Amino acid sequence: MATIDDVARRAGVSTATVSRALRGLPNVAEPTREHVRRVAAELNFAVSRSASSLASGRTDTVAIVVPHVTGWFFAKVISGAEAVLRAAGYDVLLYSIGDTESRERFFARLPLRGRADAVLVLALPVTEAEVGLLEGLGVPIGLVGHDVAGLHSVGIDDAAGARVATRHLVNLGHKRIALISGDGDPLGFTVPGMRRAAFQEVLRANGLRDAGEVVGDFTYAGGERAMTELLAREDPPTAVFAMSDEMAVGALKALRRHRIDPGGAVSVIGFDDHEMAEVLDLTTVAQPVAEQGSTAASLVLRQIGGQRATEPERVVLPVRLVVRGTTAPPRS
Amino acid sequence: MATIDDVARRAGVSTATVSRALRGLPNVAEPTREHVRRVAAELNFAVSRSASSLASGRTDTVAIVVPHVTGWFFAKVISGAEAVLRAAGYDVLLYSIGDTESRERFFARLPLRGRADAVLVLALPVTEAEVGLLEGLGVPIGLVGHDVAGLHSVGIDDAAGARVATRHLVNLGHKRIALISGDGDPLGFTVPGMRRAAFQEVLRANGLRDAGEVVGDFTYAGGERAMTELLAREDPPTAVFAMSDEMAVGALKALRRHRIDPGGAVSVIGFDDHEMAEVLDLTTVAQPVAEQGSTAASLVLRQIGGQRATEPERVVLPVRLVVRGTTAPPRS
DNA sequence: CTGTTAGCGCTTTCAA
DNA sequence: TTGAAAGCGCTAACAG
Repeated sequence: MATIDDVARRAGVSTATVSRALRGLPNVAEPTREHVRRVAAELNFAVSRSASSLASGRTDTVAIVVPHVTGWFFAKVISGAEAVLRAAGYDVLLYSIGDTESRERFFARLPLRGRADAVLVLALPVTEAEVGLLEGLGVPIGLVGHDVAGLHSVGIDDAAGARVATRHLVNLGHKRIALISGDGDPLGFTVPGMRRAAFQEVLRANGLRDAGEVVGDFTYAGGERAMTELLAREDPPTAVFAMSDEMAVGALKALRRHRIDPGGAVSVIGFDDHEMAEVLDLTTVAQPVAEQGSTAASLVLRQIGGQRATEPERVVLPVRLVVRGTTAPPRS
Repeated sequence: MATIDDVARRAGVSTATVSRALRGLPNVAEPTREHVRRVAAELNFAVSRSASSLASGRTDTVAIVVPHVTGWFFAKVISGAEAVLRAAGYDVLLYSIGDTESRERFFARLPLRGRADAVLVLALPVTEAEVGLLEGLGVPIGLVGHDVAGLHSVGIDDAAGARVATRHLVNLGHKRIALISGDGDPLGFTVPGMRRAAFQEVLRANGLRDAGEVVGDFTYAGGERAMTELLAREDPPTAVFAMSDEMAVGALKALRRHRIDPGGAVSVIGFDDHEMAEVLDLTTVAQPVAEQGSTAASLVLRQIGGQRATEPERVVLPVRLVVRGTTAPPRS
């Protein structure tokens, strides 16, 4: 593999000039630059990233830390972030630290130390200690889906989303409304708690009490189990708010199995606006997902460029109610 | 940030000893090693990866190249590969080059040159020219979901999968069988072609002709559209083979909308064994997805360690028919 | 078992 | 506009 010295020698200039010419820096005569470019191409030269970053202190890489790569939400967010980073010339280093063990190892060793110019933490609520470790990296940090005082973040108003979902059911006239919630918080997700509180708040404000809450683990199967359980109760709900579309789809499946028409005897509303929601005619609260990733990426990119730390921005993206066929007034 | 020299000075040893001690190399007295470790911890020292890889020529990083991060299949494969790589101490660099433009830029600049000790190319059929470029990187290459002479690869027997699916329908007594296929090959995917050929082969072997083929783009919505179109034909099929579960689910939705009972008037079989397949009681051909990623990762890892290039392995993982409720004999 | 010493390939002053 | 030269922080012989 050709080095910068090979190019310099062959082009009859100094390595400094090659470096400048190839990086598009000013103060290089255009003919010189052209010549260097040509020679570099001939030699099939590409800078050694490690040498370059050792010398410059830059890595041209951004780390993305996620709980999982699978899962509709995470994949979408990563995808949104990656597009922006790639376009800005950054490479993406991926760390998925879903289980406790890998999470601990990650924070203990911080493998990305010195490997990234910025870090994006997706949907992973970090403890105060972890924030400290991340800040010790000395690079800009961007959060998606949760926020921490002093750090840049992007997210949605989960409470507002849950409120609009619940109000929609209340406004249709439902009195017995149940919740299919997220899991028992193994990773410390804050989302389920926020949505639950907002759900309860709206019910209370309308003089209602929930008709049950069942955990659905944010999966299809969990949603189906949860709905099945709710249907077997003494006084089954006439409407259900599922904290994610995936669980809502599972719930629809359970209804169908019980020969209950969604939007007929039982209304269902989800959260996300998953591609499947449209296909299944599921009423839901839409959130911009890829955009949360791209916005966060832009945020940290701006930080990298910035001379001094700007004060943390907290971007809240809008959610909106998408009414489809699975919600309707209760049967009288 | 402390450097290795700071640690060496403070510990009263040479930098070489620090390097050896911290990397767990032999020939370091245990007390010395302990002492160095302690001092390094005190100083919060972490090796500079760029310095380290500049000096050693290793990067401890593997690049994963995919068309998209979203999409059930890709996310799962990435996840499987990542787990293995992480466990082996490698970081993961992610390149998604789904659209033609980013694909061209990727191969033109090969940003991973010198940044990775191996490359995993997932479900992205590479042209001969592209293979040449990748090989020019001089690192082991692993392919998933397609293969190229001379390269290591992991995949399933797509033809066998499609045959078993089609035979299942034929064996149930169906005569009018349609295909919901993948998209028009924008990225050069070879999978749709292989599955289609196998489908036709089985029909032919049984003296049948297909009852139509409609493109479903590997999406829910596409599957629904495709099924809807098939139902509007002169002589609609009594059974449908969808090349992916996602399309099959869309097809089920279309049937439901037409008040047709899946597994009753029309049978549907998918491909993948997506989580949703179980929930929706969808008959399908199961393929190990995460395992394709992890196997490929192991393959290249072995190559990295290996002194000389072993001859290319081509691992074919098994598929199996999972019969559920959406397939049954045709109504007489 | 430990230390010395060349580099690894680039970027970046500082001079010219 | 270009060149010379000093590192960036580490690893890997080689010596001892």
